[in-house]
Amino acid sequence: MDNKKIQEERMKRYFIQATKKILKGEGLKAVNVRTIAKEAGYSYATLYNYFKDIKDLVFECVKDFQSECKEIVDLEAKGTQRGVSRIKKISSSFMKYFVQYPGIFELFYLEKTYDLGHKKPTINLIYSFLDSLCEQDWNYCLDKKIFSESEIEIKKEALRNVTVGVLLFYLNRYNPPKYDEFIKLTERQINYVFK
Amino acid sequence: MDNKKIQEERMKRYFIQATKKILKGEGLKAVNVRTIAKEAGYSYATLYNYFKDIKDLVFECVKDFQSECKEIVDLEAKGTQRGVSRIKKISSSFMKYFVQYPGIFELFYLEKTYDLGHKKPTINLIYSFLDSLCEQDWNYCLDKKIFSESEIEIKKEALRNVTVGVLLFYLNRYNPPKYDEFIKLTERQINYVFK
DNA sequence: TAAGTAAATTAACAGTGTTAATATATTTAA
DNA sequence: TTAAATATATTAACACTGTTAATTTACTTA
Repeated sequence: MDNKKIQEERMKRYFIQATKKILKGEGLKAVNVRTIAKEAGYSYATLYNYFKDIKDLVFECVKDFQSECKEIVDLEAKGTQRGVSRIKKISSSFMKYFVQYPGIFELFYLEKTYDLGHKKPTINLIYSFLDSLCEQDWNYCLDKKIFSESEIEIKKEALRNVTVGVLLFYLNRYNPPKYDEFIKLTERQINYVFK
Repeated sequence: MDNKKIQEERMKRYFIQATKKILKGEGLKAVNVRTIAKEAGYSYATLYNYFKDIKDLVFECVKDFQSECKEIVDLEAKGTQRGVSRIKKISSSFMKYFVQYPGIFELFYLEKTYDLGHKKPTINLIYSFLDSLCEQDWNYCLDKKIFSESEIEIKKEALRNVTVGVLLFYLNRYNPPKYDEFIKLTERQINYVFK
């Protein structure tokens, strides 16, 4: 029964597509089994034939959003010279993606995950996402001996924390209150990681 | 009618005390109008005579927790020499407070705040909390010309972001997975802000 | 084509936040 | 001091959410 598998995957995709649409549009607060099912064109109970619970479904969107974000970031960073400059460019582009879609930021970093066991891979994907976006350039820095391995480790960590930290305050705590201040802060803080 | 005011404040305090207890114990997920009211010894509807909604009540706890946190941090940092060393000490102590009470971290940084207008002061209190804990020492650094004003500004920002960033990953995304790794990461990242 | 299986839907329940209707205290004025 | 007026608290009820159970519909296959 390979058809069964194909059909099941298709159904899952309908629900995932619906969830993604709502998440990007009205945000996480608008995501619930009934709105998703309606958007997907099914009854809300049908959803439970394909997903353990709604968190499960919602976290299944992560990979897609990461792909989308990566595409945008790669496009935006294209042309920037390899190494530190491009890491900076990627980082600020990465942040702008979440400013454009605050619901996706919530999903990646704020949404609770009782039942860790099953979602551990997704959680790790989220944790290392920025690193993976910059991978090439970190390797470049290592090859060219711009930074040592341990320096890179520290800078990766710092970048991870600073990007998400700034976003958290901006998107969830309205600080700084204006977008252009947010941009300045972002530039300043990303630069500070490298000096 | 000054009695009215006193009595009203007293009632508010009962509910706030109850909320704090639950928040520190079972965490934010266990906080709801019915558990709070039960703990306070009133019916859940009574709560609405004193608070606009449950978010309002929950955010009223912030000040108390900040006081408590400050006490603990001050005690722990006492004896550490003024300036950078003490800023580091305060920062890691600040972080440990939230590790001890993850529910309070959620309240401070993760909890959503529709109706910004009314809660703006609390939100700002949260934003500048670490700065205020370190205020003396930042001033010391400025007086002794250890850092310039603009350097201090950048370092304050960096510290704010790195502390909350590390906590977010540790408490909400289980990374690093072990406490001792978290501690090492914390030390490393706080130090990195100052070099 | 009818029986058996799979899938989807409707109904129902439990846990939230919130408001309305009702009951109980308390205060005030005759 | 007591009856009316006011303030406060409680119970009932509703809306919204996640989830499961019962039922119906669709599909497969003998």
